[in-house]
Amino acid sequence: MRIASWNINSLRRRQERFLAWLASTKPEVVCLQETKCTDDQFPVLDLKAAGYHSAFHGQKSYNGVAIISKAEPADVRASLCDEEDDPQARVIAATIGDVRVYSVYAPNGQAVGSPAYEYKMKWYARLRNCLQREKREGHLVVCGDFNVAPKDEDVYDADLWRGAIMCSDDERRAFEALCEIGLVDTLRLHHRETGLFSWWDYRMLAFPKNRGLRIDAVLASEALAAQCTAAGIDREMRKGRETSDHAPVWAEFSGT
DNA sequence: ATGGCCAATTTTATTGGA
Repeated sequence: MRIASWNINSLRRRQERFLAWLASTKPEVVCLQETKCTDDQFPVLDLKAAGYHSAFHGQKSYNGVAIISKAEPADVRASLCDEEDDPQARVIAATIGDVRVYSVYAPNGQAVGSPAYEYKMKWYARLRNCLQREKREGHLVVCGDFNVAPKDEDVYDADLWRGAIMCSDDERRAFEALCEIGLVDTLRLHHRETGLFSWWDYRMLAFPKNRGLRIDAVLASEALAAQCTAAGIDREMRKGRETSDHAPVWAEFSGT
C-alpha cells in the first residue's frame, strides 16, 4: 500500500495536475493539505470518477485538509481528539482498512516568539496528546505538512536557518516529541542523505538551486514502519509552471 | 533542466504562506 502526502496549495488551482499525478502514481491513500476550499467546493465527483473516495475538512481561503482513498474511509473525524473549538481546518482522520490515517497541516508560526508561534507550539501539544490516544488502537499513519524541518539534514543551509521559523529548537523538540510516542519518520528509514526536500520557496530560483526544506513527512507507528519497504519525495511535481511550492512525499508498506 | 513569488479575496491592494 502506498500512502502519499501533498501540500497542494489550492486544490482548485491544481486539480488537473493532481488528477494526472493520481492516474500515473495510483497511491492507495493521499493526504492533502492547503486545499483552500470550502467543503461545498471540494471536487468529490471528479475524484469519484478517478476511482477515489474523499474525506475532507475545509474552510474559505486558508488551510483545509483531505484524505483521498481507493477504499472507503470509516470513522472520519475532522478535529483533534480534544473538545477545543478550532476554526482553522488543519486535521482530518479516517480509518482505511486497518490503518488509522491522519492528514495534518501544522501552523506556520510566522516568526519565533510571535502569537502565531505560540499557537503553533500549543497546537503541537494538542496533536501529540491526540495521537498518543490513537496509537493504542493499532496501525497509525500521520501524514502532512509539519512546518518543521526536523534536523539539519532537512535544510539546504542549516547555518543560515538555525533558530529561524521551522528550524528553532522548540519546534524541533515538538516534532521529536511526536516521534517519541512511537512514530517513525519513514523517509529516514531509507534515505539518510541531505538534499532531499519537500518545499522550495517560489522566490529567487529556490527550486532550480535546490534551496529547500523537508517539512512534509509520512510518520508511521512502529509495527507499520517495520513493513515500510520504500519512501521518497516526488520532486518532479515541483517542476514547471503553476505548481504547488511543495512536492508530494510518499511511503510504501507491505502486508496491509 | 527545474527558472527570478503565489493564491484567495478584501481584487488593482491586502494578507498569509514558509
